Amino acid sequence: MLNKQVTIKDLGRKLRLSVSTVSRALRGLQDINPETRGKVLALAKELNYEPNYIATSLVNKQTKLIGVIMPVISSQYFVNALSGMMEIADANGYHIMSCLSDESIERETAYLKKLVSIRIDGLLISVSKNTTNVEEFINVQRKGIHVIFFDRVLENIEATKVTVNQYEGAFFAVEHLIKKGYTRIAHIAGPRHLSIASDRLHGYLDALSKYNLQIREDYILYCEDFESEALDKIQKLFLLKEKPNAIFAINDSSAIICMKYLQNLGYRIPEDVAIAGYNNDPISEVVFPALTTIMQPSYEVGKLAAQLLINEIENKSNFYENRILKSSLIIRSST
Amino acid sequence: MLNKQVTIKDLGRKLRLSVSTVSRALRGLQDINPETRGKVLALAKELNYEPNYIATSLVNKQTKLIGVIMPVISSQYFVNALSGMMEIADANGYHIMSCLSDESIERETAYLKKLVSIRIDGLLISVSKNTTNVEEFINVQRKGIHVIFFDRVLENIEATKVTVNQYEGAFFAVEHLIKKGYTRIAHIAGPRHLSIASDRLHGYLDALSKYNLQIREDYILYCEDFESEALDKIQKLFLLKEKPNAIFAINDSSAIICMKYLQNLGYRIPEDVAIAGYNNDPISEVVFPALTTIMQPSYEVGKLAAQLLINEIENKSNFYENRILKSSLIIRSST
DNA sequence: CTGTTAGCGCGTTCAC
DNA sequence: GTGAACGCGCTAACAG
Repeated sequence: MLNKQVTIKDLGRKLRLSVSTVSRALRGLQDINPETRGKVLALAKELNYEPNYIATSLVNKQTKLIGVIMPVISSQYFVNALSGMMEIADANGYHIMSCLSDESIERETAYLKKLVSIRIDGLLISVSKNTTNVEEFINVQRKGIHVIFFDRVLENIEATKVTVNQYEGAFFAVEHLIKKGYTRIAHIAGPRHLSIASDRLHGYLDALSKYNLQIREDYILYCEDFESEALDKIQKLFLLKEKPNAIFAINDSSAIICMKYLQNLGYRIPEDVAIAGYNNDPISEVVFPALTTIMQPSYEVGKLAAQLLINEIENKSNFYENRILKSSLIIRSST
Repeated sequence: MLNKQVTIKDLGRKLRLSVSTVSRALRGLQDINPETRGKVLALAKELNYEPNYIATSLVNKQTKLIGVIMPVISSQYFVNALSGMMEIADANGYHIMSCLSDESIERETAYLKKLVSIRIDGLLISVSKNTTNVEEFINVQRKGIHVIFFDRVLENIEATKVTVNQYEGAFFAVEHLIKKGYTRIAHIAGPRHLSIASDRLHGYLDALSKYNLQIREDYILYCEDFESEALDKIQKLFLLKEKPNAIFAINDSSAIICMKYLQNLGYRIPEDVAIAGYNNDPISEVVFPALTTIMQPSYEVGKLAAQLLINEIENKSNFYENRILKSSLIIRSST
């Protein structure tokens, strides 16, 4: 930032006033002659003075900075959440510093250190796939920095958490398939240790149970990495004697991979096989046939998480909350 | 950030050392007893000491912060560019502070002030649709803050600029349509004052001219806001006596709106009408039929802009550059 | 109403 | 090798 910036000292010197008087004038405090106040403001404007946020932060012991760490930004879900956070932050005079962990614990930890170093007032985090250690976050809390988990949360830590009911969304989707008359419903599932994946799996299982449909292990396709594994497992699935007539996928992209594959094989969607996805990605709407999916209130998650964090920072709230938002079924032509 | 954080003063007190000794130990300078150095480091680790970035910035007169202002983040283009910037920033010890102007000059200005106040070392900006005033940016430059424009740039200002050759991309797309045998090619265009829109329009016009095709004003659909206007104008276009048999749209979303509309009317794509878009949005790949489009090197734009900025900040470069990257045609089934 | 003093956490002289 | 003193830009407490 060099030396080119104007400071209150500069203003004071030119006006033959002390820095404290200038400071008071600038901040519009009482106990100041309207005339001198006018002079200060005029000169500040003329010289294009901007207060030094850094210096203020140092004195006030608050930066009005909120750190955000999330795994990716390529997914619409996180983009929406981030937008929601930015909106709330902005409305409350805070600013967001966003970081992408890219699903790496190392990067997550590195960013955590950096954000602590920058002295953020609070942190919003959706942990990476492999994060299980809560210690680092407890350390952050000990430093007086508020931490709120959203989307992908950790269990063994006391903190406010904002999530979406994954179980319910999955249940809705599968129930919808059943009511449409599909009985052999397969599921493209995620890694078992990921809570989101596990919740959706349970929604799937419970929906089947409720309607007395048989649960078949060979209809459940566990994938660690969807891009690479989904297609492979789908191929094997459709070599079975009793092929499924519906698929509930854990996300839209794997649903679409699946759809394209089956279409190439000559299956008609949804006549021969119905497909439902999860996330309501923009592509789900334009793919042919348009994909039935679950819409998560991602924007609201972001807004809520940010608001709860700011409340905690400003001591408007002194207990941890566990907010679980509802998602909704969007029925399109693929089912 | 409260009072809970450990400072070098705390370390010094516990170790009965002066703050300057602690500071030297922490930074690994010379002139220090390896033994005391070890003690300091050990205690720092034990107490979870993290240097105060804020205080350091104040002393060093640099924040290692890079401000980014862009119109939106919902488009894949900007998400990619941002990712590229983050990668470069990270690799060089900088951090990104991103802001969304949401195409509003007011917000753009407000963020500009805020970032100046935070004392960012440099700024990467893609201006809003309506921004024409360069004064504010010149003011920022005067303060010693380096400014680099990317994507949407301003003409009347001396600064490094990174853009993508829009003219060329449009030319390629239209040339491709012509070579495929389409002769009556319409264009969904953007606002005339937007340089991107104007460049693409010229690419369209010049391609037609090169192949001696007639330029028809009624085939050029100027839209201020694509979402709302594109459909309306397309409808009118296809009421003409001589209907076009190909459409080159300024972006993928308007191309797809258009495609869906025509398909509903019974037109076959690309047999009856060919359609080409721009941007290579993820949806362009999965829409049916898959959309021919232009891919811009968005990630590279972000990386390059960030790298050039850091070079300027660190005085490795002392002249302004005007970098124009190439885009490429992606041929799919819609043409 | 205004100026003086002290201090936020840290880096940088300059002595010792 | 180490410490004291000062300053970065600003706010806060007090004196006048």
